[in-house]
Amino acid sequence: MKLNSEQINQKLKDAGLKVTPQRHAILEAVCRLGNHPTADMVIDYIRRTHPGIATGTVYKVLDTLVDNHLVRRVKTDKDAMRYDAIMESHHHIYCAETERIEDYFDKDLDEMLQAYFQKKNLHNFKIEGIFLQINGNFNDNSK
Amino acid sequence: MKLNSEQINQKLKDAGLKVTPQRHAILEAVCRLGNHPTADMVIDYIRRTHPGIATGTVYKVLDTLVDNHLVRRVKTDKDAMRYDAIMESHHHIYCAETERIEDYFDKDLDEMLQAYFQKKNLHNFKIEGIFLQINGNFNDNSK
DNA sequence: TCTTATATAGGAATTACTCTTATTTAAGAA
DNA sequence: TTCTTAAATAAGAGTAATTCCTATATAAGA
Repeated sequence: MKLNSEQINQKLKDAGLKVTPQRHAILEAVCRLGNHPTADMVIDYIRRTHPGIATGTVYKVLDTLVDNHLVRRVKTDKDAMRYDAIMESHHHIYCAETERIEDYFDKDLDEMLQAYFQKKNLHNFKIEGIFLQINGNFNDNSK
Repeated sequence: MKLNSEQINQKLKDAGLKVTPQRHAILEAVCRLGNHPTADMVIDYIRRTHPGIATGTVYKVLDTLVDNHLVRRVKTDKDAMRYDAIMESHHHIYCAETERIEDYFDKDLDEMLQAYFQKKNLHNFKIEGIFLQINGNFNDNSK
């Protein structure tokens, strides 16, 4: 997730979005913060460099980014929505107790699932993406 | 999900919970309503037969039911949490546009996943459950 | 540079959910 | 059956997250 300023602008352009300082800052924040930040964490981060940014703008821009597939929503059992700038296919490992979420990448798994559902052929449904939610507990307390 | 009154009471008892009219009504509501209701939908449903029930009680009871594995939380991309009384292992087919959620049962899939992760053996993490969120679009408008 | 569709600021409004405390109740014990 | 008490509920105020509204500002194509 090391994107320079130019790359961020390019991503916005590629998605057909006007490039504004706010959008740039928000997309950058989600990338930089990593670890699936909440909207609140994004706001805090951004206010340091863009003190005037409005709360509503951040939510609106996050929605726009999600709609244009630049960011994903990650839901947890708790109240606040979290965001993820990694669009490459991946899954999430959840620890309910600590609210910790780790990314899980596994190409073999993705291929296996794709093959499985191709064969299965769900009638009446066009699959756009399959995401595993792996629940459990971390054995360590690292991170 | 055709549970009679007695079966609902038994479920509560089996979980080691006191049987109260409110708990009975709420567990019944989640079963009856099906289709992954929100807390709000549960409240509406229950108020018909139990006009005096407090909002806080419904949320609290739902939490209790989740803690005791009588009900599951279903995560969506939208704000409100949804609930599911089916505890048998299953996955969810989700259409973001319409917020429609269908249950998906597939024993073969479950076995395949279990075998896969047994072999993979994630270090530092004890898996308690794996749930697929299958995103996409329904081709029909039925239901 | 000009134009205009689009985006943002600012903050009030709404929603979904939580918390607190006094009261009530389920269910085991006597 | 009645008593006892830990646990559950009502009521509604409180809170946090998110959305909504509209006047103003701006990006980027003409």
